[in-house]
Amino acid sequence: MEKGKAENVWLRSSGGVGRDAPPLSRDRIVEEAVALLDEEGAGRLTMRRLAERLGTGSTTLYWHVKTKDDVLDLALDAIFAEVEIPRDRERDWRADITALIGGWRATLLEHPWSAALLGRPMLGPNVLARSEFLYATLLGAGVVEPHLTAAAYGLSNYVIGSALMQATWLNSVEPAVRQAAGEHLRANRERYPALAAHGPLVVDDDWDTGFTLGLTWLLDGIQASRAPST
Amino acid sequence: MEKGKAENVWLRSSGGVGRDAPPLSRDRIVEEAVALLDEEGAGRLTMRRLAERLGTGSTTLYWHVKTKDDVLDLALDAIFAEVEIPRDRERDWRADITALIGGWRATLLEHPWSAALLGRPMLGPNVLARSEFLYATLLGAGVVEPHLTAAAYGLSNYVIGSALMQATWLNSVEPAVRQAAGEHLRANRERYPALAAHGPLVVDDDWDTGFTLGLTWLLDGIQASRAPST
DNA sequence: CTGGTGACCGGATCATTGATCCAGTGCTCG
DNA sequence: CGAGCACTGGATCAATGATCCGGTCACCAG
Repeated sequence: MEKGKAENVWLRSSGGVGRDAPPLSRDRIVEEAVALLDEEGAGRLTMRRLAERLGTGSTTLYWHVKTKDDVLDLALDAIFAEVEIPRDRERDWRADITALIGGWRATLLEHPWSAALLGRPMLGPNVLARSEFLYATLLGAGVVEPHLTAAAYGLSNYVIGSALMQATWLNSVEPAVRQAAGEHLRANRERYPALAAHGPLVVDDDWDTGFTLGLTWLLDGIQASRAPST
Repeated sequence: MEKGKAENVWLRSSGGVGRDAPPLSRDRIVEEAVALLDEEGAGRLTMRRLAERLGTGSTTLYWHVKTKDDVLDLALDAIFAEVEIPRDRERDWRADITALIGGWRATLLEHPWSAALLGRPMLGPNVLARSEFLYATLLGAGVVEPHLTAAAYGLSNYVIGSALMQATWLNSVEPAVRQAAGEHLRANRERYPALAAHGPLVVDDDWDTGFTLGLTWLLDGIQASRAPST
């Protein structure tokens, strides 16, 4: 057996397992966890599999991380680093927010497993930095309470909900189920006439334009809610 | 040991375990599952615990249900029965939709565990009936594609996102964590000035008004998106 | 050089859980 | 009365999160 780990000195001193095999740090664990999640989804992340990919024993992970949930929280925050924060603050606030929210959505969709994790408190530095930008931009646009909180929450909730639903149907569900669902709707078209005719699963949705439309509505509402003078 | 189950004839024939103890059906399993979820949360639902509450062995459940996920799917759809579908269709569509979405949100918040399950396809009859009403009402209001899909998705996603976030912070997270999070924000107020001053966890949020505001924005947008003639 | 100190690693092991095997048990219908 | 069917559950398996405890190795004081 002796697994894959080479028990040979030559291979360890300057090369080691894999390529360089950094000595295993929390960052490396999170990095590999994201890769594993991307490849196989949230359901297949186990500490053992993660450890195996890292070339170590599963026990070792617990020295760097307290629980599996820690890994998930760290992975979730890690992918938010991909969400670009608009630089030039001189542009109008709508463009800035649209860019932020768009990137937010794109990242969530690129890592479909993240949708399943949104039900946990997001307090990592990357998430907080994006929220900070959102609040700051809204403040700069002249949005004040109670519209400020409503706007920030509304936008966040909208992206989260959209990504959750789209990820559910596009990535988590096998095409067969999706097709069966559509047929089920058509078969019961007396009970669900509107759904059978226009519903999702039946119509070939264009998620992007739908998302953009809703976002525009929200932004319009936020814009109109500001003090009339602005 | 002989547990709690009374091995006495008198208690079984016309009374049985618990009160009436219907002979265990899929409905009764789901009913008890909802109760268990309500009391202890999604994380503590196991087939064994559920079986114990039903006074049976865990194995028996698998005769009525194929997997644990089935139980979750059934439970999720079951609570949607609580969402009232507006009757009198003569009122304006905004009132109808507001009522539906409001009830939807109320139900999700009354069963916080449901938020964690929103990432799975919802195809149960109760959910479909509510979606049907949503589509039908929008159609009746003169909303046409592509605004129709955008409106239906936007509204759904908004409720789902809102409920998910609120349930996360209000029910799933211990107050201590919430408080610590607020302090963490204030401690790093240089990095997160806007969040520390106006953010959630700092300001004492009023979830309801925030939700209503965002919903109004969406409805305004939908209303304006209809053909100008209407 | 040596002995120890502390960061880091992992095999063995435990408890929990979803799921299945198979031997019942009792009721109904022929 | 006996055969079959709906239904039940104890024993059991495999996977998993987590922990115990004994190792390994670099480094540093004496």
